[in-house]
Amino acid sequence: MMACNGMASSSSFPSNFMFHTETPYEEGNQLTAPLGSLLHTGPQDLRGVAPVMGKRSISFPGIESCEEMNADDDLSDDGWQAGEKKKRLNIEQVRTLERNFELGNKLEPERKMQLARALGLRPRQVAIWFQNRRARWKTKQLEKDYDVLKRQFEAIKTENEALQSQNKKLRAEILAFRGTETSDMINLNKETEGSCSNRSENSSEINIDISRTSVIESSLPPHQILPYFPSIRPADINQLLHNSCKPEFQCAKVENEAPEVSFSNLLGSMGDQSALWSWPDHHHFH
DNA sequence: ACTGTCAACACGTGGT
DNA sequence: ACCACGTGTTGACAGT
Repeated sequence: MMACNGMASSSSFPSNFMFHTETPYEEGNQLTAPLGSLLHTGPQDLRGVAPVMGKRSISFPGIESCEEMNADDDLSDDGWQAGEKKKRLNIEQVRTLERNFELGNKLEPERKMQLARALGLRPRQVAIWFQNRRARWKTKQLEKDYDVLKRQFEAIKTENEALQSQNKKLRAEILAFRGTETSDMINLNKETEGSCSNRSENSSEINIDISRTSVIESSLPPHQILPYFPSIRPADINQLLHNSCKPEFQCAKVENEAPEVSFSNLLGSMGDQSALWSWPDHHHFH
């Protein structure tokens, strides 16, 4: 069979051969041109001759372009045969393939054969093009996903910094509050000993919890806390305050967390990344 | 000369 | 075993 682009070619090829495609948009395609003109098309297609690849090279001087005797004639998937040069697909072939790729990135055998016939390519060439195209798409997708994740990371980082700053302020308030109301705190501790201290062996921890509660109640109404905890409802805040003296309740120690959310952690939290790039069946993507 | 892109390949893998 | 696919690589080619 005669493959396009100098793939397999015959030494006894009719020079006045005309290739006809089957798809309507092949109108004006170089493929419809006589062989003579095929040999002198633009740089997009049928470019110059280059050394044949590897062991399969057998030179056939004079025939280096796309030649299609009969689409049904020979569309074997054999590798390069005679006088074949590695050539780029012409612009119309690529356009057609692109359109088909948009319809579906998976190439069913029937479609492969149709495309091969229509474009004067070997089915293997069509398959390889789709394979490479999927790889290119995935690379682009990876770049896009990376950008998205990077932006998310920056946003979370900024949020984290704001939280730390807020936390610092709160701690300062706690210290100030303790300084002015030490005696009140002592009394308060005595009053609350019965309810809380018997549940914990660490009385100082309870102290902190109580004072935190006080500060939150006195200086940060729930609607001011909420922006930093968008998923927390006012009712949740009340619940938190109510539970804060329980020993099992641990206040979030934001200041002890890693100062920056690791990007790899962010990635890890997204679970199996491969699922993101897998092809949905009969997909249509963009 | 160097570099980027692309067609084609080799190889490993999973599904049947 | 066969096939299709993903991945990495190679060589040709074009643009700079």
